[in-house]
Amino acid sequence: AGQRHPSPWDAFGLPAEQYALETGQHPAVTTAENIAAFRKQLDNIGFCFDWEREVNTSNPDYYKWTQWLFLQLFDSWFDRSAQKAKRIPELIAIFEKEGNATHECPGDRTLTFSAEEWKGYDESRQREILMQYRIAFLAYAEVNWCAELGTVLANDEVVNGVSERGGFPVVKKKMRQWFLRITEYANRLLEGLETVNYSDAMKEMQRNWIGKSQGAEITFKFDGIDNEGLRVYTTRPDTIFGVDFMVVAPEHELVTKITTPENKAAVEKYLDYVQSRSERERMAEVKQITGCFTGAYVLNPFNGKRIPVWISEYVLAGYGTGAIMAVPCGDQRDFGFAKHFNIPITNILGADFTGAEANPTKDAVLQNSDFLNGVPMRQAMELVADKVEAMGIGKKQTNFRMRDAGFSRQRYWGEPFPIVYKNGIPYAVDEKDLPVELPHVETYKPGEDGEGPLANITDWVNIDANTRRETNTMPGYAGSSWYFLRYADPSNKEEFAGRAATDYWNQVDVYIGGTEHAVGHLLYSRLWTKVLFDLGYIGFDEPYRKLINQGMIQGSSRFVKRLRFIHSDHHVGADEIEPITLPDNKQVYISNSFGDIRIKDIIELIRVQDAPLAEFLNSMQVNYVIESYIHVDVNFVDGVVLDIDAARKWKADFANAIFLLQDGQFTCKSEVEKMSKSKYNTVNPDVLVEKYGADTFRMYEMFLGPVEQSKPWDTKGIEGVHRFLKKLWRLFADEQKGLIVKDGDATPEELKVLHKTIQKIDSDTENFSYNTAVSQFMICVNELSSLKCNKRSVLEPVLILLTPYAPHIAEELWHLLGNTTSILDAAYPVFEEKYVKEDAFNYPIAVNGKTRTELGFPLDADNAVIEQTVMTNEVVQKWIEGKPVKKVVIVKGRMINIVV
RNA sequence: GCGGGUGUGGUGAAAUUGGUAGACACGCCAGACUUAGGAUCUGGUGCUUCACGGCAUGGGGGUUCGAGUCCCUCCACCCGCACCA
Repeated sequence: AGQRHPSPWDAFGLPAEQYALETGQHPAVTTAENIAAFRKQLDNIGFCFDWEREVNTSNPDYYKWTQWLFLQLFDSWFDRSAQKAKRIPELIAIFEKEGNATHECPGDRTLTFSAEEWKGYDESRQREILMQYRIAFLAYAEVNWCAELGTVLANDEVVNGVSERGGFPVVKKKMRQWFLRITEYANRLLEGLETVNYSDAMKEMQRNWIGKSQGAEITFKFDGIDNEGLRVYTTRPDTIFGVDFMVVAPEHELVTKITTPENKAAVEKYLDYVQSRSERERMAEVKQITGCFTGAYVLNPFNGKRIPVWISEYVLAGYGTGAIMAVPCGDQRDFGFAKHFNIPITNILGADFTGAEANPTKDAVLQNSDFLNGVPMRQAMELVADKVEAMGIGKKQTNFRMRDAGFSRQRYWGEPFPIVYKNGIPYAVDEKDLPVELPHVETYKPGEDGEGPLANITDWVNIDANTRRETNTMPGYAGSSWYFLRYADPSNKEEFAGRAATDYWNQVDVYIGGTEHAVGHLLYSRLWTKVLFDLGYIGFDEPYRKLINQGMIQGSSRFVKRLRFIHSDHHVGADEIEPITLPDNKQVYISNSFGDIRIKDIIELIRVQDAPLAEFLNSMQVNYVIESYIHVDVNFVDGVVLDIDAARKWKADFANAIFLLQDGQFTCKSEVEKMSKSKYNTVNPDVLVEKYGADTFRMYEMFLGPVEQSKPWDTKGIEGVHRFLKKLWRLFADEQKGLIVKDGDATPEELKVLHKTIQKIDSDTENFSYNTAVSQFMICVNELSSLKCNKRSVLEPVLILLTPYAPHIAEELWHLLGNTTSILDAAYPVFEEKYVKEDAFNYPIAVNGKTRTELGFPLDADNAVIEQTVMTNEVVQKWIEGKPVKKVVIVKGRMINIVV
């Protein structure tokens, strides 16, 4: 209550740059304009924003620290055994002492070196290796390249094979890119979810995105080929005796090596086919079963069975080992594949496998499985994994679906990287040279060949003959990954935020944001927070204590039904039919209230307004009618009733149109859609604020429903809230007499109203249940005015409660009452006080669930209700002969049950 | 397909977490004051019945003195993920 909110402008990024491109202005200009416009609107509505804590991610004073934080990510690595980030020099010390024997390289798992070898490497090689450990690192990798946007995109910015913004095609492309090693934090990000208060849906979305799975890697030896064998990943090692074939991804490195000469042609043909398919097609046709036999066989390590090796695109190169062991009786995809290619299926489930479809159960008892016969599956999983480890042909393995986050964008409007290349080796820019300012350019259109616009500014890029700046910029989520920390200390020139300030403000108590951030911003900011915690810069490792997903206010569109006429000899329904053009290009609209209506009746309706037109239609022999719905501006529609005069003035099409009314009214069709100017369903807050005042607008928005819910905007109901505020005003002041507030003590009845209100609004506020809080205000005012209570001692607390909801009115009345300070200052103490609540007990209906008659309860008046009697626990105890009361159930003043 | 969520009047929604279902508001109906009202006030408004009453929280079943709330099952809609082995 009465808080002031910090104010964020996440101003860098693709949307801002796209907007600038469209309008032909520099993004710095459009960004500044938009911020000014937004700020004006927010102030107009009366939100309590604390502009002293304003943060703008595109401001050099801010992005200086974004760059600095990037350098911290660059200068750290993730120690898996300690599960935390450490500094790079610490890693170098380890390498010098023992090589990388105890610290597996996350970039290249096969990389091993001793201390001696490390010392022998030149600087270039050493830095190359370190790069594979850094949390912010450079790598060649397949990225999501969007040619239309001229940039790569993070995984969460790609939806169904096209860009989330603009819907442009995205292709996989190998490029040298910056990444954040978020995969190393997968476990911490997962565990952290237990400590925060997010919705189940949100937690689940993040868990899915991280996609942890536990299983085992098992190596199968090839039959007749002497190499390292085929490594597969499985979550079901228990089904090892049900393996009927192996499938490797088409991109798998072994494919060419294992293909037998007689299968070579077929395999190459298949690979060509796979290559020819876009990401989009692959996704759209998941159900299609394709594949090709390589001619190679592996041997089951437990029984030596020969198992054919296939390739198929349903196995993904990027996950696990890019190869699987297929168990058709247990996995639906394997089953489909086996059926499609006529591969015999081994049943290890006995009666649990019908042969009609795979059964993925984990609760069956294994059969037909050699030494596992009779062992429950869950038990067998462990057993096989242990055995595989003991045999040295595999190990237990945890995999994650999540990939490292792409951090480079080939765009202009973002933070430049504080990185320079000396002879091609990347180095951090010295801290004292931060910020690396974004150079101002006249043309910021994309550069060529995958390089961003910055590459064009040669005198900025080339520092000297062999020192070159990084020309990529950071993605939109860079600045937004830490802005909440800056709120604590917004103007600090020495640090991103002082430790004392972040310790004081600590985590964000409540974060209100949309679900669209579930796997993007939210995950990234959690990552940054964890790294900063590990490096000792802040004292908490989860940024947000509680997360609320607010719903969107949707538009409620209105349509007019347009009639078009065609010759009767045409058939209905054919799209290519040209409707008849009416004289003067006149248009005819019909009220949506008409149901099925015959063409004759329509012509008669027209005749009333325009006899010549009716004649014309008659003479043309029209029989059939094509209807179409056309958006009209919701501001001309009262409910569903159109203001025809306003519509005529609004659009030329309507100016001389004929509107067919029913009962003197023209009704529109309505539909809920996203608010959009092109749908003419936007409601401008400024107009409503102008008409009803900011307080009414604010309260109505809260009153609409729960914050979490999306709901269509409906201007009609705003009157109710407006009425409430007027009524409240009249409790205090009279048009003629002015202030009419009285002194004197409140009656018990009046106090009851007051305390009920205080309690309800207090708990509603705590639960973000603003809609019921507003209702409670209305009840309170209704009750007070029917009690004719206008006592200062009652009204003042109500006013204080009202402050966060209707600050303008509260403040005005507060001053009218003769107070010289602001009501915001007065608002706090009230919430600190504890109010004693009195319960008016009535006779109980039951004790311990038994009715009073059943108990022979010592009260004469059955079902009687004694009004106005205030009962204490002592009185109740007397009724039930001195037994201590455990619980008393009271429903709206009536005692229902006593538990003793 | 998997995961999460929702389902209550004509409408937006409440329901003290197992206790008078529909608070509050919109809309609608009636009335009062008014030259008039888009101002204000009063009353009514789940369905059904002349009434007493009966029936109602997506459908069906269960637990309980008592279920919108808990359990089982089916249905509908919304959101997220989607060949992750």
